[in-house]
This record gives sequence, C-alpha cells and structure tokens, in this order.
Amino acid sequence: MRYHKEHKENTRRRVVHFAAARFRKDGFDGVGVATLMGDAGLTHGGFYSYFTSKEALIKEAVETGMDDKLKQTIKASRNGGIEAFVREYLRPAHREHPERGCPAAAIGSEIRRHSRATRAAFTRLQLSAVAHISSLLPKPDEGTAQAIFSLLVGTLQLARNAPDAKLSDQILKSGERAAIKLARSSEHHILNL
Amino acid sequence: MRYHKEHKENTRRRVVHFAAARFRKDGFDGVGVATLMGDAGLTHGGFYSYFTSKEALIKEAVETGMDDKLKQTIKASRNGGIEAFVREYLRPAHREHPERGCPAAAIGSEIRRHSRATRAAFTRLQLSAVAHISSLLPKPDEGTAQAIFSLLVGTLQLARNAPDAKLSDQILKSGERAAIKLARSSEHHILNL
DNA sequence: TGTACATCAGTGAACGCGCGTTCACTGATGTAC
DNA sequence: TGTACATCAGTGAACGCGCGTTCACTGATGTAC
Repeated sequence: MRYHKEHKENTRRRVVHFAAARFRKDGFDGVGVATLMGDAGLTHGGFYSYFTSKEALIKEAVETGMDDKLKQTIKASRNGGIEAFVREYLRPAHREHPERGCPAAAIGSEIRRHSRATRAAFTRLQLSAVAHISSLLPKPDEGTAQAIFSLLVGTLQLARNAPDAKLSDQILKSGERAAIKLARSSEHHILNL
Repeated sequence: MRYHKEHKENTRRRVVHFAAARFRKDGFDGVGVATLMGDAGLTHGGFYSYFTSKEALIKEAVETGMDDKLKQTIKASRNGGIEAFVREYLRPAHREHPERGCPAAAIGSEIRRHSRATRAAFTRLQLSAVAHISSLLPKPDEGTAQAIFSLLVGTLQLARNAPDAKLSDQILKSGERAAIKLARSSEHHILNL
C-alpha cells in the first residue's frame, strides 16, 4: 500500500470544495475540467479517477454548496428566529459573493437543464432549508416556508442582476420586508384563501 | 437598390425572435451562433451583418423575451386584478414552457454574468413588470410589487428544478398563496415593520 | 416586354481556441526485507 | 537504518468536436434602359 487511505479521499473533497465555488461564480458551462482541477492544485488528466463525468462533479458540488450555505446561515442567525435568518440570507455581503453563497440563487435557473441526480440533490437540500424555515415560524407551516425560500432566492438573484447599486439595495430590502411579513402572517391567521 | 428596405429588418427580427426562445430553453452557453441562425432558416456566416457579437443578440433577445412575456401575461389576466396576474404567471403551462415564458425565471441566474447592456435591458423590463404589478395592488406600492415579482420568479424557477411533479405543484401553489397574501396585506395595513 | 447590371443578403470554408474525455506514462510514497 | 520494490495518485499528450468570429464569394433581386 502507498499513501494513507485518507489521501485520495481528501484530495477529492478539495476538488469538490473548489468546484462548488467556481460553479457558483461562473456557472456550470463557464468553467472547464482543467480549471476545476487547477483550482485544487492538480492537472486535468486525473479528473476521471475521481469522477465519472463533469456532470457527476456538478451534482456533488451543488449538494456540498447547498449544505454548507444552509449550515452557515443557520449558525449565523442562531437564536434570532426567522427575522435573523432572512436578514442573514439577504445581506449585501451574500449578494457580493455568489461563490460562497446559496447555489439556489447562484445557479438556480441552470439546475433544470442538468441530470436527474443533480436536480434531486438540489431539491433534497432545498427541502432541508424549507424545513428549517418552517421550524422558525410562529406556527410551523411548510407552504409558507417554501414561499419564503422562493422569495429569498428570487430576491437575491434579481438584486445581483441589477446594474445599479441603489436599485439592487431596494430589491434586497423589499424582499426582506415581504419575507418577514409572510412569516408573521402565518402567526396571525388574518388572511385566509 | 435591391430587396425592399424592410427585408433585412424583418429577417433580423426573425433571428431575435427565435433566439429569444432558444436562450430561454437552453441557456446562453447552451446554444451556438450556427444554431441560432439555423432556427431562422439561415447559415451562420451572415450573423455578423446583423449583430456585432453573440452578446449583442443576447441583449436583444432578453429584451424581446421580457417584453413579450409581460404583455402576454397582462393580456391574459386583463380585468382579473393581481390574483389573475399571479395565477397566470404561475400556471403549470408556464412552468412547462420556459422557451415562451419569463426570461427572469428561465435564465435569471445567468444574467449577472453578462454585459452591462444586457443587465440594464433586463432590469428595465423588470421595472415595467413591477410597475404593472404595483398598479394592480389595492394601494400602489412598488416595494410590495417588487417582492411579489421576486417571489414569482423564485417560485417558477424552483418548481422547474424539482424532479418530482407533485412537489413541483406544491411549490407553485405555495408561491401563489403567498403572492396573493402579500398583495392583500398591502391593503389591510395590518403588519408594519 | 426583355436584357444587362449593380447591389447586397446570404453562403460556406477557414481561423485559433477550449471543451470533455481517454490513456500510456511517471514518479512519490509506505512497506518489506 | 538503508535499499529495492510494488502501488497508484497524478501527469500531459492526444482525440474529435463545436465554439465565436472573419472573409472572399455567390447569386437572387429590383431597377435602368
């Protein structure tokens, strides 16, 4: 035997880690296998000893990115309830750094064109986020939680697209207000449909 | 003089029209200049007599797509108020056909990586949509209107990503309920932040 | 009405390049003696 | 402790392909006579 058994596993994790950032920054089609390996300090030739295809890495990178960002957001907003969660997600710093941010916002419109495995991984982690949001509501409500998640994703994405900083800030603010309104409305039961 | 003066202009419009559909279906990187021209019944060589670059066509296609879809949604929900608008936007048929649907949902996370001109065109049309939504509210409110638009976009995108039809339907429904709730809440002034 | 012609919309070969993927190989490593 | 060796993580050349872009050209067209 050569190299400790964890060696290859660690390298693999590094590739996925860097790929998760690259994909969020440049899109799935915006970065090639050579760059992905280069980010981890390797050359492209070894790629297929780690992954069966670029698509397989995409699936793992999406999974890792969603999981990491959810954990980070939960941690940063601990004890602050749904309002802290919403504010943490819609921070300008999150808008400024898609590479470390939520994949749903960074590459949300590209997911649908990828493999069933990629879409399943994405959706599975999305449901974790929704479950967490639901648990933060005055009264748990998966439907409202899903809508809040959709609103956060749409808001961040549109804020990133805006070429004007002031408008981008307004988009962020309007999303924040509405998300908190939705969260509170689930408590008051004022409006029924 | 040869060919009527409208001839080239008409051909150009046809290219933009087909490109607007292709980009929404396959993404900006998912389709090449040869295919874009082929859709309009032409070969790729003439492309640069119509557009200065692929990016220039992207800008026009985004503009056209946003404008067409907004007009279509307004028309289809005429006299039905904000609820009809929301229901029209979140129809399963819209989810099934990104190529004829809202560019914000179809390619929302890709816009930010494109030219300033492309982003400006996108955002300008987004503001038209927001203004229209605002006019449908019980009491005009640009902030709430922007949040409703963000919610619609995020909802449709996530519904398209879901690999499971039932879950996708639930995402659509939760977005619809929340959007209508937000619209009504602006009337009642129950919750202030 | 028929023909010769200038215009220019549209063609297709060619460019350099980067893509995803394959594969024969190199050389650093931990172990056996 | 020192050396010989088997393993296999990682290398880099090569593949066919499609990309965006350029350009010399072809040939359909409306007009002038």
